[in-house]
Amino acid sequence: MPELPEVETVVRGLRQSIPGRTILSVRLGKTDFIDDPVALEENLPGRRIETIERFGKFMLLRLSGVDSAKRIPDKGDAEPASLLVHLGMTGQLAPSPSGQPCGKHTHVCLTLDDGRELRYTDPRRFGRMAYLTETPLAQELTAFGVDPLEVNAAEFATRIRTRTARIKALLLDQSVLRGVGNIYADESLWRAKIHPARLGIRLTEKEAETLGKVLQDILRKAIVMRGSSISDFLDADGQPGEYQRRHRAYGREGESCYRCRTPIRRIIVAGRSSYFCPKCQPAPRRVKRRT
DNA sequence: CTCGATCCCTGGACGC
DNA sequence: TGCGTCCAGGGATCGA
Repeated sequence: MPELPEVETVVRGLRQSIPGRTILSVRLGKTDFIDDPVALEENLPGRRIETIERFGKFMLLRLSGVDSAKRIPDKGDAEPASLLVHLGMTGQLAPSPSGQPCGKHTHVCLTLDDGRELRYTDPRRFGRMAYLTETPLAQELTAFGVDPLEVNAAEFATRIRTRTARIKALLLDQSVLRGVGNIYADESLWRAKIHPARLGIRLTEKEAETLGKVLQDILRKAIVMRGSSISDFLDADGQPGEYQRRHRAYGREGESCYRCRTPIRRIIVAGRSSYFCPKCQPAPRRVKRRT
């Protein structure tokens, strides 16, 4: 559920007080969502969190090398590294005063040099965490497409209109665009009046341009409103977002379209629930015939 | 290349 | 009250 605006909200919150802090120790609970748990335990202590960035739906905590006085010879810990964090469906990353008891689903606790702990909590453990040095990180990031807030209209249109997959699948495909998930895909398709099952290659230039524009507009507004809290999203301060109040399609099955009053429908496209207005977003002709 | 199916996981909704 | 069942969903993976 945390998509680009929610992750951006968390990142902005963490930036208030986390950069500059040094990690003193690591405690782990369940580790099945961590690439290499031992690498976290061995490599995080002694490193300072320099900056926090968002990359698509990922958070990137940039870490310093270990101080020269505390380095272990031949360990290579002088090199900078990063902690990659994906919140999955239900992940939260937030600082808390140490001494507070950990919840049942808190699986990573990083004690900081100011007495707080940076905690990762994730009931469903659909998230991901990985300690990565520069080269593997760079490698990892090449698999992703452009940031929808940075891409220009022409490139967006090209990426969409050269593909035969359905537009909904393309919006969700992180190798095409990084950061868009189910909510903002449906919201932008509703705004652009495009049916989720349309093929990318069948979109007109005008439609692709509109879609790119409304997607950016929606993402920007959602960031201002601190994201959508539809189930349990909370930012780094434990506050819910407000953008769910602005949803025009997502989660509104049976409710009337804000433009034309037709009941919103839900179908499965690309294996995901897709909410749309059957009147404003007319179905494509002659896609997917079965004989 | 694109598709659907399956799995991961747990809480919440719902039916009885 | 309590149990069983189903579903949500991002992403990886596999076979068609």
